Amino acid sequence: MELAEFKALLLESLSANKTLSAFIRCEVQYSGRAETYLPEGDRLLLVKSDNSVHLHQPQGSNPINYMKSGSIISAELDEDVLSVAIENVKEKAWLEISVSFVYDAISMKLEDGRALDLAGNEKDMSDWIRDNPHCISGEFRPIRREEQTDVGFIDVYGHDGDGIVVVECKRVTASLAAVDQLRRYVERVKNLKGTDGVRGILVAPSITSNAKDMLLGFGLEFCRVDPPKRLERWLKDQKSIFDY
Amino acid sequence: MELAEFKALLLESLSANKTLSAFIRCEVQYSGRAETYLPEGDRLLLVKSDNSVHLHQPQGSNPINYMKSGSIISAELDEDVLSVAIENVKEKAWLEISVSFVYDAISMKLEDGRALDLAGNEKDMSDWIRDNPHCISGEFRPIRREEQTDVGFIDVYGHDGDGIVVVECKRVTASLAAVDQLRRYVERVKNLKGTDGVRGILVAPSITSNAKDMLLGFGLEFCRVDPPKRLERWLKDQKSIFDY
DNA sequence: TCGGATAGGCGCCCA
DNA sequence: TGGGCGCTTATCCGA
Repeated sequence: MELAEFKALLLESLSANKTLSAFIRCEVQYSGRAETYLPEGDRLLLVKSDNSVHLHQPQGSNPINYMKSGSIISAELDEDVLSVAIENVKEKAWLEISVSFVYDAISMKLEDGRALDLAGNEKDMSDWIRDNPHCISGEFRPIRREEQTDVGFIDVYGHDGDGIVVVECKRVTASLAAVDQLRRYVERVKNLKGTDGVRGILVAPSITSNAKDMLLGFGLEFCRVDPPKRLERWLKDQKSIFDY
Repeated sequence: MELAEFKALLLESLSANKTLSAFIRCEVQYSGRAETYLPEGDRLLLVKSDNSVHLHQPQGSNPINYMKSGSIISAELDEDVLSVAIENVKEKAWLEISVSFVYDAISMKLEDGRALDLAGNEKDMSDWIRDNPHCISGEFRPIRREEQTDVGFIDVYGHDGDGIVVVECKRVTASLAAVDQLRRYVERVKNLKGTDGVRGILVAPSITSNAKDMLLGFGLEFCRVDPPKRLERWLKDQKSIFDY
């Protein structure tokens, strides 16, 4: 595809709020939250209808260069290079894609208002704990979720027979940072309530060895809980394969 | 494009290690680290040469559904739906894209081994501090970067006239979590060295009010440093190329 | 808009 | 492979 033809396609795509996908050879410079330079190579360029720009290499999950939505996109054809300039005033960032060749490109008006229905995130986990407090201990009575303090939000706040209980949930292996976070909340609650009678419980499917050492050193507790729903369908699938 | 034709294109693309980009109407189910369902809608499907799969809506930076590289991809045409199944054994994850319509699709062999040259990350910042220790204090003498402990890696480790100095760098506004991290290192070093003579310094362009309160409460220090001048490395590279 | 936290985070490095 | 952590993180949510 000629560069002039691609320029026209890009501009038409932008004005009509279409989404554009193109295989191009290009060189890229970015300046904003950092500075990057990407030598010439073949990539996939994606320009979405929200004026976000994504440049993908043939491997990896993340774009190698990108600009967030709400960018101002312009194109200037200069002899044998199409210079696509993307500017985002809010982000104080600019991106310049110097396109030297276009292999192929498609563009259409994509409309999709559907949202993703997701189960198994941390909120589901803390909801489950609130509704199944016995998994922590027989005495545990949750009071509320997302209790706010000036050092952050406590996932589940409650009490047991003796005193206050602070719960921090992680849907994956708990790390040193998770222990820090719980400690921060527990110290704050102790300080606010003027008591040492505050239990801190880290709830997660697992915990790293170093994190556990640190946790126990602080007098905090670990409670193993698997996130709800996780792997449900995967395991069912594996089972049915096994059945055959 | 007919579903059968698209199936052939997909399979050919996979076997030839090409990258595929397609506008499709589809419904999606995912099971793995969580469970998701996405009702039917129009999206852009991207299948990269590393067998990673990315489904993009017309807005937003991240794919609405995806699978990491190394997946096993198969397709089965069943009357009026092409069922694309993606399985990743390592991730224990499973994705099914039920394609009901294909608007347009392109595929080609993308080859791009070029790496991104990036300047202005946290490493550059700690390098700069190591080379300009006076910005911390006149007495500060850096010893090494990335000092390893069992509670994580210390960005810059050194000493001043009185004792040990631990520096944690953040390239953006320092948060409560950054204070946690620094405190964790300082406590560990105090413990290892059996001394209280350990200064902890959080270096960042700014810090949130709550984080600063917590920092000072722990006897730690804040030092304002902007991330190093951008394009520094790139210009230096250019300069050294020019020198030859 | 700022602040705090999660994410199906990803990707990199290192033991 | 697991642990620790930065990221042009993005995204969500609440004040």
